[in-house]
Amino acid sequence: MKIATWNVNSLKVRLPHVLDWLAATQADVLCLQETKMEDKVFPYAELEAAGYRAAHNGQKTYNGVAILARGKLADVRCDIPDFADEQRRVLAATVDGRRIVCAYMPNGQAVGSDKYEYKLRWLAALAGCVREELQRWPNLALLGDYNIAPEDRDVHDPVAWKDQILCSEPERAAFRQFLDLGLADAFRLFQQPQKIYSWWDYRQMGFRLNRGLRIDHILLSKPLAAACRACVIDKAPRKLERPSDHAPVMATLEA
DNA sequence: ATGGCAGAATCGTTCTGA
Repeated sequence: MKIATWNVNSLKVRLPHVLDWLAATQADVLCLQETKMEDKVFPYAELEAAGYRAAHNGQKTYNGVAILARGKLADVRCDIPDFADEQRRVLAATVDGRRIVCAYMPNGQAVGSDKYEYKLRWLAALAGCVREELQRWPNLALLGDYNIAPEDRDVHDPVAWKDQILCSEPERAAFRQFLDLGLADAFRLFQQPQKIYSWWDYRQMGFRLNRGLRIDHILLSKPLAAACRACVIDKAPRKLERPSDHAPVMATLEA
């Protein structure tokens, strides 16, 4: 089973890339972030024609998350329970007995800002939610745009980014609280080349110069980590015309 | 100190992203 995550930065614009990528990779599950659309315009028919069922938790203009799957989606849940939030950032579903949690974590804008405080509160609330989900579904994957580069090796220029948004120590501590729940970063289960990132700024030739950050992640509970055979970031869609600024991340699970 | 690029809505210009 291949499970993946991709911040598409508008599904309306990126649907052709998504359909091409699904056809090329034959992914079984794809979590999307930043669909930026309401549920009523979500392209269910186009995805179904490609062989994928879908659940969507959307809103206009900002945020919006979806789970696409070749199998049935059961126990679909939106948002974080008991956390008041206008922003549609979380969607969970069970596919073939595996709990898939799709999250678009807040950006935070700048360290110390109101949005930064929201980000940290939001991350703590999600961790509580994931802890509860794990009790019911030990086979769990938390996939998404974390908006956190966990370590300096996930940053093209750690000196310039030191203590900046996406790299600050409180954000990294928030990332580690997911690891403390028993989850493992699928990418780091394997030897990886240096300077592998999942996001590059559109500006100043960020992609061509590989000035990127690894902020999109797949975290796996212990049984799924034991079943994980590979985890890769696919840069190919980032080279297309009108790309998302993020690349998809995909993990291969046995059976 | 600010903008660079991209997408969306309010179709100018502004907000947001990371």
